Amino acid sequence: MEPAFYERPVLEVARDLIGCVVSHGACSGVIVETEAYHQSEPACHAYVGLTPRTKTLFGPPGRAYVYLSYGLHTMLNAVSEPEGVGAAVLIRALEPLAGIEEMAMRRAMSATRLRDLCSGPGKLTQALSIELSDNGGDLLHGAVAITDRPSGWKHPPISAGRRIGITKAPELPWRFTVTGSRFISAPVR
DNA sequence: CATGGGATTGACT
DNA sequence: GTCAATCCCATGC
Repeated sequence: MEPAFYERPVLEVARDLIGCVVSHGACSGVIVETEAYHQSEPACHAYVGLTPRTKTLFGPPGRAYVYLSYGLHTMLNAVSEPEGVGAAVLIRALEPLAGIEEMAMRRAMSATRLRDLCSGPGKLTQALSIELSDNGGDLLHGAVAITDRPSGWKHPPISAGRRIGITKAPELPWRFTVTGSRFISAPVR
């Protein structure tokens, strides 16, 4: 992964992040679901312009944009497009790869199914222990990192569909999933 | 300074 | 299927 990877149209980055690996400490997983957000559409936090909250979004690409949702869950995004453009890719689901016991303990469900560990944006940040303090971190060299696809994940088939859980601009097909993956948060429709 | 809305999840009817 | 938990932050007075 190189810095230029993120300095591209957010839809391309969202599609290309499928199959890449998110890691934090000993825990990691393969990205199987993403969503793109861009300042030009109202579902994106950057739509309101540059504020304290959106500062990271408008900053240099390749950084983590982490925010709190519903007062409970943190969401992990990869800032994309050139600096000055507010855009990011929401990481929505992982297929667990390593540190599975640790992730299961954090999820307080060690006896439950593997597919429930990281099958949602709030679930995977809990499993990987990603917090608000990780906001702004470098995804290429930081503690929370995204690296290239492992062998065997070279060309996963990808489906596109509508984004989940938003009320604004719901019609845009900006959600990407590994076709047929059992580790995604919800079926594509 | 007060208010209200979420890019969600898990528990419950 | 419904619904509460919980808090940051954008907005408006």
